[in-house]
Amino acid sequence: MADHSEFNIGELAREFGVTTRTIRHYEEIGLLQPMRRGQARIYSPADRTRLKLILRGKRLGFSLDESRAIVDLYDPARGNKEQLQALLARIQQQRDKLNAQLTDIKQMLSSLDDAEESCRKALKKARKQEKKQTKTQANKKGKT
Amino acid sequence: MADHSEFNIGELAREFGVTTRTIRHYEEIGLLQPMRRGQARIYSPADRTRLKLILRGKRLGFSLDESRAIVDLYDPARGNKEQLQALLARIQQQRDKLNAQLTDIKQMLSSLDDAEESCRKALKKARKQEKKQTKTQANKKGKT
DNA sequence: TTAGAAATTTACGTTTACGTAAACGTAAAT
DNA sequence: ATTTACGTTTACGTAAACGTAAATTTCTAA
Repeated sequence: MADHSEFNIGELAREFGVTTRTIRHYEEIGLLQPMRRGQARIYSPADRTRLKLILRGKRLGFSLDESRAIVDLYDPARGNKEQLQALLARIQQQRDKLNAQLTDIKQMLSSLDDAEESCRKALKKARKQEKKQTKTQANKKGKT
Repeated sequence: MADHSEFNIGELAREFGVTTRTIRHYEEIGLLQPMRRGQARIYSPADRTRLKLILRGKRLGFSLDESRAIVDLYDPARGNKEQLQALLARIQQQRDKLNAQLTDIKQMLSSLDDAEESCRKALKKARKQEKKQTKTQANKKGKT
């Protein structure tokens, strides 16, 4: 059951937090090609890794077609010299894209710092206002 | 025209590499609310910034609804203490998500390094094979 | 002032990435 | 033997994010 030499669809779905429908969908479009035992799909550790890569791509906003291309970078149909050169180029393109995302993320994180700061300032003001209110109310009570 | 105090839809579309349809779509779902001069849409620098933030979110794979939430982080309806606290929490959540993406990207970049290395090795082999071929052909020519 | 470029609205179409329902097979436990 | 908990195929549905076409108006430069 848990020997980790093979997996069934439910195990993978649970592990990665997706539905079985999702995994079957990836098979429909040729992203996964598990073995069969009778009707049932049997996933190898390599299949599991492919799925993991696809889902990582998803988290970064890649389409399934882009993810397919990415997976192919790691597990290419090793061909002739021209194909290897082309592969190198695609690897570099992918790197460029990821580095662009890095830039975007860093900018966003820095903006978040600003947002947090101005938020904290607003909170301090709000607290001050609150104290004033409390004092006023205390006075009122005193007068009562 | 280019005084940068206002923009029309075509200028923004060109600047950010999207179609006017896209920008109008963002208006349809309430992400942008440009002024009107007659029928024509007039975008302020603030509108332009919003658009820039939305598109940055898109590049990172966020849905338009997520992008809306992100933009609201920077430009919130400054409310009471509870709302400010909630805002702080959302800011932190967003930070967490971005940091998770950072991890994914770093892992991908490292995998790309591996892929490139194995690709370069394969290339060297291919070149060696080529040299052998060349020599053989040279021999053949010599024999001819 | 008139052609042409760029703007507008309306509305239906398309792609991606699954969701969902129906109808059924399989295997283990009771 | 039947319930339970998976699995399967088939096929239509759907939400998001625009694309695209048509018909119209509005600027702008010659």
